[in-house]
Amino acid sequence: MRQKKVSAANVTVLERLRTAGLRPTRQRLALAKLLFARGHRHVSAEQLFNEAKGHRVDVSLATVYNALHDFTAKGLLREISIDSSSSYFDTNTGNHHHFYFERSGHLEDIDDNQVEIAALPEAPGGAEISRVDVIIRIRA
Amino acid sequence: MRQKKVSAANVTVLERLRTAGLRPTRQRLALAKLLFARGHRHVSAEQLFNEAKGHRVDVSLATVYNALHDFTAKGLLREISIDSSSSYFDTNTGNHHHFYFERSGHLEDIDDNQVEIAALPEAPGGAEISRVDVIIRIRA
DNA sequence: GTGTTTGCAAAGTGTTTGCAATTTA
DNA sequence: TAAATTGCAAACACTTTGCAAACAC
Repeated sequence: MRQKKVSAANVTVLERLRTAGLRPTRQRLALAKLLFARGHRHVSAEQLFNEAKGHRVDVSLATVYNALHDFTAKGLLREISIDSSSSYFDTNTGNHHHFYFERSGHLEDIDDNQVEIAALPEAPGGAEISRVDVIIRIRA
Repeated sequence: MRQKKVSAANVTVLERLRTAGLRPTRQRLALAKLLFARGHRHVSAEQLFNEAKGHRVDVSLATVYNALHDFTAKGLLREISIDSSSSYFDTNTGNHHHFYFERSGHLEDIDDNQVEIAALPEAPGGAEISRVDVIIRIRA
């Protein structure tokens, strides 16, 4: 039974990596499983590295960085840098915004349809807007 | 004449530091003059350090960091971290937003009244919103 | 086999710290 | 003189890099 679960998760994640054009190596599979197992998450490299260790996944920190960047490059993750001390990677790659809890550094997603922007300035020189990020800072 | 100009700028900046409760030391005065000389700016510590060197202002990098943080703590600057590689300090401390040019890393202010937010979610647990940052990312 | 990915340790950035010497009030 | 500030060099945290060994296809 446990066997079956793990195996099913493996297949899903494996397909996901393949589709993205990433070789499903043992390390990438394990990390992707941790990342995409359930719900949306915001993780730092260090966090994911420790989580992997906790799950007896043998992987080096450099590989975690590689994987996070590879995943990001292929659109499986989105990088966020609100706090300059370290980068966070968001498993939610769709349109959305963030609450940022200043005291704890914690991030929380805000669904796109909860924020309504009525007016925006033109981009200088008619340049293309890549996206609009709204960050609601919470002092507590 | 040149003498007079510099002196006048000195007085203004000096008052500004005193009012903020910061001792107007030679270094802080020089840095504040560079920062607040004209218009609003976004500077990194390294940038300001180099600018100071260019103006024959003898100051250490550590002091630049100290000054930037002290100025920020006293409300003379606002810290921005969009790009995780380094922090920027904004001489515009009023309500406003930013264009972020992804290619160059350049920042540009957007006046508060150019952005109109029609709907915002409630902060979780009714927490206090410290502020709302809107970042328009330009892919070019 | 061939090209990709990994792991390690070393190097790199940007930033902070400890502390003696200097400066300000 | 007392307290704040500076400068230096060392320490830091996070991230990237170079390269040989291991791996996927």
